[in-house]
Amino acid sequence: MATLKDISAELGLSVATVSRALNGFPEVNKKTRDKVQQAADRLGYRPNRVAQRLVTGRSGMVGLIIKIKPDMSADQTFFEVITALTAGLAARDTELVLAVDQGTDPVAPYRRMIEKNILDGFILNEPEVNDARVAFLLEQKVPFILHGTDRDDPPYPFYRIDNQKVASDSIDLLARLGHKRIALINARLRHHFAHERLEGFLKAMDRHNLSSDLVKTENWLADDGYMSALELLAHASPPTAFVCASTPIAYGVMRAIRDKGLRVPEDVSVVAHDDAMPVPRAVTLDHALTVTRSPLRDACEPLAHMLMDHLNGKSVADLQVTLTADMIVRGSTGPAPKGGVLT
Amino acid sequence: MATLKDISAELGLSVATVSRALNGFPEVNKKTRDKVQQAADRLGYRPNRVAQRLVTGRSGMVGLIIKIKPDMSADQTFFEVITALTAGLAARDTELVLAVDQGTDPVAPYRRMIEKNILDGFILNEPEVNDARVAFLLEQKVPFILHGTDRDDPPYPFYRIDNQKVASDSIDLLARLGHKRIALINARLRHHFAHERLEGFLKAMDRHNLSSDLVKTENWLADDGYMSALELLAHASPPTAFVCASTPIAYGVMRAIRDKGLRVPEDVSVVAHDDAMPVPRAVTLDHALTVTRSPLRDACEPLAHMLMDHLNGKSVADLQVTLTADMIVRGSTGPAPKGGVLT
DNA sequence: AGGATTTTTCAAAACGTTTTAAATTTGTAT
DNA sequence: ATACAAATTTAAAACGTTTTGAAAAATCCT
Repeated sequence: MATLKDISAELGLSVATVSRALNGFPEVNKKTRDKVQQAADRLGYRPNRVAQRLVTGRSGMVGLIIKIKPDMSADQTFFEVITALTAGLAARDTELVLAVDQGTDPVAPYRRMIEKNILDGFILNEPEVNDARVAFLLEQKVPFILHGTDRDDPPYPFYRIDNQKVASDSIDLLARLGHKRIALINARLRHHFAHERLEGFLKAMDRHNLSSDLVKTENWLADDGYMSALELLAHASPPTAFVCASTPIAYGVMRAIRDKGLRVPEDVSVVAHDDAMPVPRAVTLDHALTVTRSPLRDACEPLAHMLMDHLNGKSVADLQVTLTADMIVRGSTGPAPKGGVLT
Repeated sequence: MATLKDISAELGLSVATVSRALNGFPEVNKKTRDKVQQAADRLGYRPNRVAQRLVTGRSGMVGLIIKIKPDMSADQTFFEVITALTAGLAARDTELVLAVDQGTDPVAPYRRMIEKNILDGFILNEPEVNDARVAFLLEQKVPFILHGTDRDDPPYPFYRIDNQKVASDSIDLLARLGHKRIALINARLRHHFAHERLEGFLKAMDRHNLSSDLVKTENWLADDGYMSALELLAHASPPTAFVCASTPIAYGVMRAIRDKGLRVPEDVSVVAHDDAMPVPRAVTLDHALTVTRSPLRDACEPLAHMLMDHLNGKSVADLQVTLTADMIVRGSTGPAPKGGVLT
């Protein structure tokens, strides 16, 4: 493998000049630069990343530690995330190193990687409230970027959506359609975003002078939505609309509604937040579901770039991005039923 | 971050001695070694991997390029594979760098990674016959290890199972049970292992003086097995036993058998090869299925170690491992029916 | 032409480690 | 003590880059 020295020997130039020529420094003569570039091409020169990294103090690798579910099942969106992430990082000449978190201590794999002393930073996702990993990385002063947040005024770089607005937009839409009894099936409160959604929900309901008594906290999947919806529909004054934390929950809710002999959207409206948008579901049922939408994969390239900017010393304040989710109105929402569902 | 120089300054020793002490060289005095170790602990010394790698010429990273299916769906066993692979590599102080192959040219992502000049080698899986990636890596003289093989006498390190034996063991079992009409539902012949299975099947059938006219080549999933089985069962002299390339195929086959009003194993026996053994399936249906078994994940740690051995110069001949799959007889196989299925 | 700039190139240091070859210390046998 | 071998330690080179500070070359101005 050709090195800078080879090129410099070939051309009778110093290594320093060759290095500068190839790295586009302005103070090198056009003629020289061309000669160097040509020689580099001819000799098939590829910079030795390891040497570069030794002198720059960077490893050129960032870590992603994936949490594996007990059943070892693959997350629907995992490949999408990986694809976008590696693409974004590659553009910044950085590799993604994967590690697996199987244990009970969420911090352990981070500690292991840090001790190996080989990563420039981490990408974290799915933060819990006051996330232990976040606390650890802050304490260790290891750079990272978070998809989402784990507290209200985070002192670290993040990329997230405005979850209060996700909730309040949904409420606003439903209220405009005349709904009075609106239920929230929220995610588990260990997720920080669930707190934000709840807050947005409560504020918006208040603003519309509606009662926020139909709130449930549930797991992520269809069965969870199904069970919750059944309970809520059994209420003396049942909801005419559901705001759901996830699309699977929404499908469960719709099944429950159907099972109760009711129709969507004539009798009951359903809104969900959709952060996944996996291909198969999109073509089958999604067309029917009104959602606030912010695909996970869209977050990945910005995440990669922001982490790199962070490593390059960009100030944290400039690396705190909050996006607004799109509101996509489809067939699962309609005007509130005239006399209430059960009349 | 403390360096060797810091320790050497602290103790008034040379950097070389400190390095040797920490790396367990025999020629360093016990007393010195202890002092050094102690100082290293006290200062929280961690070797700078990048510097190590510069001098050893290794990057300490190997690549795994994952092929993503058009629907972005996650492979059932992906996480198992990743988990075992990272564990095996970590034991050899090596990281797994992930890249994604989305394009049409299977070689492109490998070329990209090689040009980046950052990986010590690759782990390849799911080889096709005369795999283009294999040819490319051989030509580029980039070290790799293959899970499986792509040709008959491979000049590279591999870890595989004896696929001829997988087929012939299945036939032997069924022949012992008195089956005469045995069908093979093989995988697509672009997979090299499918050729090996076919060869094993033909030889074994020959050995038992049975006719090999019931052979189909199919995709991997339940529906494929279902369709093939229906066709085969419509034969004038239908099979009393099926040998299936995968467990999903086997489930499709069993469904077809049931739909024809036949029972497993009284009327028809089913054997499959199981390389996945995902948790959920194991508890539901697997107990019933007789299989030749060689879980994918069991291959991962050996793969990691063999690649590292390869990088360390171990001869290729010592890195060509062929295992025998286990034969696990369960409820889906039984004696051949007395007078044939249709009498 | 000669001094003052400006542009371009260079030698050397630095990054943190491993390893080679040589030097020093220690031990042993005369 | 002396010579010789063995055990231990050392200085220095090497890995391939970037970067600093200085030198050389080219250009400009009178």
